Amino acid sequence: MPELPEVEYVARQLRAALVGARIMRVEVFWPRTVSRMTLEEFAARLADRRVLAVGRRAKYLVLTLDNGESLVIHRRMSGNLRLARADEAAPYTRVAFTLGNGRRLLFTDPRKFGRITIAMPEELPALFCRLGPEPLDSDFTPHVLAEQLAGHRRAIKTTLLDQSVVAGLGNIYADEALFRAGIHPLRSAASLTPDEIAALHAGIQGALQTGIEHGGTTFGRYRGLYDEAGANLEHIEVYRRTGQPCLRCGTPIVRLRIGQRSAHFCPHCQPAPVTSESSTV
DNA sequence: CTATAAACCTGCTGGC
DNA sequence: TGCCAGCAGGTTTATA
Repeated sequence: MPELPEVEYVARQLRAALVGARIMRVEVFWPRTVSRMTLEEFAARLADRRVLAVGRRAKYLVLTLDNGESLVIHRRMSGNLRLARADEAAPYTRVAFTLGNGRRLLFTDPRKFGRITIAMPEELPALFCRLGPEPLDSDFTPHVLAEQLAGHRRAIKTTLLDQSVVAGLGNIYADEALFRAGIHPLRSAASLTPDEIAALHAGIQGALQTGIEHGGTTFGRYRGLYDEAGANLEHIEVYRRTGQPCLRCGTPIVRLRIGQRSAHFCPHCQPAPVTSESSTV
């Protein structure tokens, strides 16, 4: 569920609530959630550690510990982090971190796809080596986006979901960014003009920033650190709005299956690719 | 490279 | 009410 805005928002909440806190005890209720090490090693490396900082890379959460190691969390499809009282329980809890301040940090994850690991500082580059640029960094310019898209003949929708092209976009924000840019999801990535790439760049940053500002998008299970729903659904323009009128022109939103995922777009505001595109060099 | 399918998992919704 | 198909915000791996 979570994409960049949902991860960034919770990272900010965690930073405010968790920096300085000590991890007293770790319980794992679904072993496969912990990756790359045994449960014994996982618990031992976390015991008595303090959280020094909270960061984010793409859709990964990175908690820096006082011994230099990092607790790295990827929520995948249904993972949530929830700060609860020490005596509080939550459904689908897979890992629980008991903190020294009388609270517990719960990792809940109905579908069990989420993964948590611990990495030494020198391991982080390898862990993130397949990730493309951060779309909200100041050095992510339209020129960088153009370079990342160059050579890809795939549909732009599929290309935007490729984390090595741009890191952090998922199905919601890829659709929203393409709508903002007025680009049809089936357009070939390499066919976009410089003007279209500039519009897409603005669409990506705008959609992500709006998402963060409103605490993320809650369709079903995504919740913030205090179990609150994100308010960004009110600002979603096309995602899962199939059949509803386009907010700009009134044309019904269309849903297409592209590369095993659904894509939503306005057929009027995002004109279909012309056939000559495929023969363009 | 690109494209597709399958894995990993559970829960919800809609149709009959 | 019950059952079944299809769908879900993600990523990795195997196969053409």
